[in-house]
Amino acid sequence: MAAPKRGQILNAALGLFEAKGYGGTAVPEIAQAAGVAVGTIYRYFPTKEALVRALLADCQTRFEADVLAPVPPTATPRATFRLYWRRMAQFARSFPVAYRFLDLHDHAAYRDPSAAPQGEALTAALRDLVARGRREGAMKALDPTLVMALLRGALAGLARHASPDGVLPPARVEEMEDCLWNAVAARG
Amino acid sequence: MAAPKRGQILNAALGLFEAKGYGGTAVPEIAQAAGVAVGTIYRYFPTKEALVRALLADCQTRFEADVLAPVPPTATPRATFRLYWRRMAQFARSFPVAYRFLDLHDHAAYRDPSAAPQGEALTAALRDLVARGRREGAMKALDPTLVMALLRGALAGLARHASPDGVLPPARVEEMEDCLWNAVAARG
Amino acid sequence: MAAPKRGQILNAALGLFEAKGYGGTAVPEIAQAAGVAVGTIYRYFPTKEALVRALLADCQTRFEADVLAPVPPTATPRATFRLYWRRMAQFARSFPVAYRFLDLHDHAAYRDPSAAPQGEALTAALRDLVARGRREGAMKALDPTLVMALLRGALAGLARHASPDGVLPPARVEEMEDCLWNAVAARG
Amino acid sequence: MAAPKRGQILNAALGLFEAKGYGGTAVPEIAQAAGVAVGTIYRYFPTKEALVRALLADCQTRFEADVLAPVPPTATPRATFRLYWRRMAQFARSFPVAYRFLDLHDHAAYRDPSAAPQGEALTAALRDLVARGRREGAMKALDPTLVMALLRGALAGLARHASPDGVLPPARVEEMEDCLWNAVAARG
DNA sequence: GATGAATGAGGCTTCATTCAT
DNA sequence: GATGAATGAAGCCTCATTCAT
Repeated sequence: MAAPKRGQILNAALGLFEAKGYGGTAVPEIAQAAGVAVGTIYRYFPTKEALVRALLADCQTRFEADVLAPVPPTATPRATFRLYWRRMAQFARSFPVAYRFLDLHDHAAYRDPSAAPQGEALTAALRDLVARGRREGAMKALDPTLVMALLRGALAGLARHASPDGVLPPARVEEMEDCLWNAVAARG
Repeated sequence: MAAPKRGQILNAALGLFEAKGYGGTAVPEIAQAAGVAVGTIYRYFPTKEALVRALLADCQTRFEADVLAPVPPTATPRATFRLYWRRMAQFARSFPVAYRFLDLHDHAAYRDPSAAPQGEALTAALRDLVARGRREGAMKALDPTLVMALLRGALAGLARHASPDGVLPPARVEEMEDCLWNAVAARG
Repeated sequence: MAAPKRGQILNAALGLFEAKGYGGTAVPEIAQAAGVAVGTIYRYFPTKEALVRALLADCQTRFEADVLAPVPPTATPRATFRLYWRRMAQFARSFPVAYRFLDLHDHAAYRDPSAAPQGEALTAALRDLVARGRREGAMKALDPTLVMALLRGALAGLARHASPDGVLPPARVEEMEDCLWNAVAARG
Repeated sequence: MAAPKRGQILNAALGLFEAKGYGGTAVPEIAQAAGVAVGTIYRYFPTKEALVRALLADCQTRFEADVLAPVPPTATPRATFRLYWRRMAQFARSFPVAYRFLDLHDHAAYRDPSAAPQGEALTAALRDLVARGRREGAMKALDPTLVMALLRGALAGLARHASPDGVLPPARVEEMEDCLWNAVAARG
């Protein structure tokens, strides 16, 4: 199995970055939380910045992997839409720290400019969904980036503005899903 | 009129915080950008943190003031909804730096925990809107925080995921408004 | 008068670098010896390396200025040669720390590669001396760099190999001068 | 024969110390250059400092051994003097790295204070040479340490101030030898 | 004997804050 | 009120050394 210390470090860093921000977290703090020596961190990451970047990439990858898991081929656009939304919400509920880290922090500051713009894959999936939904008369003709903005924005908004203690209330998640579908559905 | 240096300092700080983050901006840097001496900053703000907080409060206040400007009493719920959305988008387009700063930092570690949770006033306004919309059969019965989440989330999503160069495209803004109304409207 | 702290810092650094080497001297140590705070050093020198470089340049400049002070126009080549040598030795005796620092560090890895190769001016002066000495039949036709190597080398050798406690014994200095003139004089 | 790794380590260390200085060279770097693991170095040398010291001793020993190889008993003082000088220059040309390491680096910092002062044996040889040269009327009555200073200093001066690319030009070496003999010879 | 991952003291440097002018 | 030189705590990172394999 891969070096376990690397994982410990990433884990500890995630928790601290989410709680106190990148600039507010000292490397020795991470080391202590991870149960390793300071120097050990530098065996795995050349730089504090490289560490956040790796973390960011990790979280994004996992988020996309979760959301874009295979969809039953028989699923209607309506069902597919709901699936995507629920998976996004599920991720946010299962890994609240990782989700908030992804959503809330000022990643621009340490984002690798050469990295692929985040959400590429999700946008592509939405493009397919919209195309098919439209062909079948179920959805409006919307730009996929707008749908993306709507979904991610609504989830983030929920997490920020409608979650006591940062926990997404399942009822709200379902209520929101209903609203969102109406937002993109072809008007009956 | 109030000391002009205070404004210069807040302005310079806003630009730098947005561009480089709070932790990435040094106080002397702010002083230079503001055209004042370092010590002067400490005449107006006891602490760097107090400076961000003041900035944050400023931006929030201005945002809410803009959005919650008087609404014609004759406006229908539909028109009021549109007005709110357009004003939010207008703020984001007029003061992109302030808007991004708000979006990225409103959750941040250095927020005053005792401060009133942001968006209080806007939530109240939405509560009224929903109540009236519902009475008139135009809107669904939704929790106002959910509507808040939807509006702010969608705007942030648009700014993040659908804005080349960070500029909100007016067409997208209108397209989104249409979607959002469908999200909250009573089904015909 | 110029910032006195700069001088204090250079002085303290000179003593420590000479005694313990560049790598063996910590910046806080320099600060303490100079009677200033660590941060103050960085107001005057952007880097520890910039500090050595400034020090090196300072010492070199002073050394050359001392040695190349005006020579009486009536001085014979013999007298001029003696004058140069005595001034070099005088510098080494008056500023032993600076002299040893120069001797040990002029080649060091942290020298500014773009800096003028040291000894430029002294070599030029020796070129003139040799030319005139030769015209007057007093000196051999030698390459000035060789004379330079001989003078500087002999002085350094004296300081290293023939100085109890690092103090140049005046008798040895004079004895050496006699030898050196024989080394370069035209054979009678 | 002795462990070959020891030699590899010393060799690698010599090259790196000469190029980057003692303080500028990391032990893992030496290990890599030597093709051994870090820990291995500590099998042969208890400490980084012990390593330099061993290196220094090695180089000095070899230098003295080369220079003080047997001299034909029939050799005149003139011939002996020339032999010593040529051997010194030969060493500097054959092992430029070792020579520069010996000459240029700030060994005082890590020199074993209890070690015999370097050059003991060479000084003794020069004492004999001077004594005999004087008896035979060929040389002046000079302190042997002065002769030592003159020879080593002149060679170092040549290497530093008259060697393009650090290579001693044979012509200069011979020219210098002539000068040096005049410096110490009894005046005819 | 050899290895190299792990350690943590300590080095260089930054930067929020103070205070004498 | 304004200034900016000075401060020193604290941050990031390096590297000599150890030790389990």
